[in-house]
Amino acid sequence: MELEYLEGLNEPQREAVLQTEGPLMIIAGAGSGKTRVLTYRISHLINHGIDPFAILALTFTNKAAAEMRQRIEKVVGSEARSIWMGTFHSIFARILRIEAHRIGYTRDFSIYDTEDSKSLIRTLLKEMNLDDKTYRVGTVLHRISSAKNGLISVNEYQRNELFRAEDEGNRIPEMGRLYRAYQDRLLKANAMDFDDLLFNTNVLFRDHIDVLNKYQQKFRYVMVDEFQDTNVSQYVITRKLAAVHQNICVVGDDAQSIYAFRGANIQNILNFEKDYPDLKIIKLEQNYRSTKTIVQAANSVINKNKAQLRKAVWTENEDGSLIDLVKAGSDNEEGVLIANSIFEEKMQHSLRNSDFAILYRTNAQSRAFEEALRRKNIKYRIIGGLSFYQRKEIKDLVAYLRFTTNQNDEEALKRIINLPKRGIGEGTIAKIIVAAGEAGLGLWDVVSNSVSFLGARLAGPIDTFATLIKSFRYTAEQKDAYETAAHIAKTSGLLKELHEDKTVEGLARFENVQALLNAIKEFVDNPQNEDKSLSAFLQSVSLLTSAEDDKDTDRDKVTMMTIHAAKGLEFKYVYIVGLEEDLFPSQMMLTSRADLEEERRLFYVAITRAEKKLTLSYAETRYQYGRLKNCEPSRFLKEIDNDYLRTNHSLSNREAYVNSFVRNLTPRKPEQINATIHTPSSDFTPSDTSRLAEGMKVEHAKFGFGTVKEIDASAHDRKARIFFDKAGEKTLLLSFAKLRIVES
DNA sequence: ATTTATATCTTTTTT
DNA sequence: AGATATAAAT
Repeated sequence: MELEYLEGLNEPQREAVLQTEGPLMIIAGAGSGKTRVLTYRISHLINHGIDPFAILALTFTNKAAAEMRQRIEKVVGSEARSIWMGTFHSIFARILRIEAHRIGYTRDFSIYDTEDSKSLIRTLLKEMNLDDKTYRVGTVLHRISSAKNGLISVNEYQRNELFRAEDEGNRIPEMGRLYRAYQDRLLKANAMDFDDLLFNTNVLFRDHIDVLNKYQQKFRYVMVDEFQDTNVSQYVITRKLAAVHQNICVVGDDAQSIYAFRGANIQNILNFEKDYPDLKIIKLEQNYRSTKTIVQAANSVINKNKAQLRKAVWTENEDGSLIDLVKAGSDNEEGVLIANSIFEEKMQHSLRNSDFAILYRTNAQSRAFEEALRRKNIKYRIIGGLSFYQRKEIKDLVAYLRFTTNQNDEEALKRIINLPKRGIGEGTIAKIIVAAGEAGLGLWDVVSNSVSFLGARLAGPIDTFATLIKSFRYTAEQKDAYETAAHIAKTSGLLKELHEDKTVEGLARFENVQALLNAIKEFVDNPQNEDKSLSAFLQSVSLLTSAEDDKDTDRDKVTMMTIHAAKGLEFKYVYIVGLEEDLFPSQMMLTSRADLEEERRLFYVAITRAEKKLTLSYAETRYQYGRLKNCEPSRFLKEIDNDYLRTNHSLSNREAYVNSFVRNLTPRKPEQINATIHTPSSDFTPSDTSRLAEGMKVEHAKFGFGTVKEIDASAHDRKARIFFDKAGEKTLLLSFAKLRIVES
C-alpha cells in the first residue's frame, strides 16, 4: 500500500511525504502536484498509526478541505473523517464554540457576515453623529478588519500614534472610538464577525494557557495549505499550536499570493525561516498539469514581478497549441465568441462541458457569457457570485433562526422584527435600541418587557413579536433543527408571504426557502452530525460561501468563476476574459493600493489553471453604469511573449450584435413597452436593428411573456421603439432589469 | 407606518 | 444599469 502511492512521486515529492517530523516548508509551484503530496502525507501519517484526531489541516476554502478529505479517504478509508480539516474560520469557530465562556461569549454566539457588519457600522455612525460620507462604511470596516487581522486590539489601536496620525490624515479621527464601539456592540450581541473568529482565538490562547495547552497536546501534526495567503492572526495561531510538537508543515507558493487585500502577508513565508531555524525547505518545481506553451507563457508573466522567491517551474509535457487571443467588439460579443469557441472545440475534440472554464476578474462579468451559453444550449454553472446564503429570503429565515438561538443578536432582530409587517417602524426600533442602551440592558430585555420601557401604545405589536420568539425558543429546546426551522418558517408568516407572491421571482424565492429547509433536513439526517440542535446547524452554515451544488447531479457543465475562486482548480480549456486595462488589472488595485504585482500574480494563477489550451479575450467596448465605455487592451497582453500567442481574427457577426442590444426597456402604459435598441457602431441603421428585433419574445417577471408586434424605427440615435402584448394582469412596475429577450 | 417617486452612488477579489 | 438612500405622497 505504502509503496504503491510513493511509486508515482518524483524525488522532492516523495521527500515531502516522508518528512513528517519537525518544521517543513514546501514551496509548490503551480501544477506541481501539491494536493497529491498533502494527501499522501496525511495518509502516510495515519497508516503509521497516528490518530486522525491529532492531525490539524487548515485550508482556505471549504471546497479544498472537502476535496482533500475525499482523496485521503480513498487511501486510508473512513478514518479520514476524523481529521480536523477545514478552513481557518470553521475550525476555530468550532473551538471557540466549545470554549466560548472563557472569553465572555456563550456557545450560541452568532456569526455576523459582511452585510451585518456594515449595517452595524451604519447604526453606530448614526448614533455617534458621524457623517457617513466622510466615514465610508466600507473604509471603516476595512480599517477595523485590517487591525484585527494584524492582532491590533482596540486599546492598542487607540494608544498607537501612527494609527491616530493616519486616521487624522484621512479625516476620520474617530476611527479608534468607532472600533471600540463596534467591538462593544458585537460582544453585547454575543456575536463575532469573520475576523473575530481568528482574533478571539488568539485572545483565548493568550489568556488561557490551560486551553492552549490542551490543543497543543491534541494536535501533534499541524498543516497549512495556501500558506502564502495567511495573515498575521492566522500565522500566530498556527505557530502557537505547533509550539510543543514542532511538527508544522506549511505549503505555499509566493507567486500565487492573491489575498493581500484581506490581510495576507507574504512576510509570513520569510518570517517562517526565522521562527524555525532548523526548518527544512522542499521545492516542487516540475509542473505536471500544463503544456510547455502554457508553463512558459506563465513564467514570462510572473518574471516581470520583482518581489518573489526565485523558482523555476518547468515541465516535460508536450508543447501544445498556441494561446489564442480573441478581440471582441463588445462585452456581449465577447460572450458570443467564447460560446462559439467552446462549441467548436467541444465538437472538434469531442470534449465535455466540464473540460471548460471561463475565468474573469469580477463577478459582474458573468452575464454576457451566461446569455451566450444559454443561447447555444451549453450547460454552465457559476461558482461564487451571490451565494445562496446571501439571498434576501434565505437571510430572512436564517435571521429568525439566529434570533431564536441568540436573543442578543441585534442585526438579526432588526431584520425580522417587522417582517412580515407588524407595524413596528424604524422609529420604534430606534427607541428600543436607545432604551436598551440607557438601561444598560440587551435588546431582548426591552423587547420582552416592552410595556414598562416604551409604554402601552408602542408595546402592542412588539409584544406579539416577543411572544412569537418565546414560543420558537421553546420549540427549539424540544425539537431538532429541521422541525424547529420548518415550524418557524410557517408560524412567522414568512412562507405565507412568499407563497402569495405569484411572480416568477416570488416563486423562485419560495423554492429557495424550501431548499434551505431541505438542507437543514439533510443536516439533521446526517449521522456524522451528533449535535442536531438549531444552533449547531447555524454554526455550520454561517461559514459556507456557496450552497455548493451537491445535489446537482449533472456535473457536465462549463464552469464560470472569478480567478480568485479558481485557485487550486484545473481545466483542459481555460478562457481568461475581460483583459482590459482598468478591469484586469483592476483600476482599484492600481490607484488605491498601487499593487500591480498582486494583479500580475492573479493573472499567473489564471494562466496556470489551463492544461491543454488557453484563450485570452478582451472587448473594445463594455457597458458600465448603463453607458457604453471604450476599453483599452490590458497591459498584461503585451507582457506575454509573442511567440506563444496567436491572434484570432474571427469577426463578429451582425446577428450576434443585435441579439444582445435590446436594452433600456421602459414601460409607458401597461400594454406598451418602450424598448431602446442600442447598436455599438454606426454600421447599423435603425431599420437594420428593428428588422432583427421583430418577432423576438420578451420576458418580464411581473407580467410574463409578450411578443414584439410592431417596431417604430423612426427614432434617431440608433434606437427603436418596440410595442408588444400585455400578458399578465398585475400592474406594470418598474423593475426594468427583469425585462429581457429570451428568444429570437 | 408604508408605499411610491426621485436622487445619488456604485467602481474588486472572499472567509 | 442596478442598488440603495432620501423625499414625498398616501
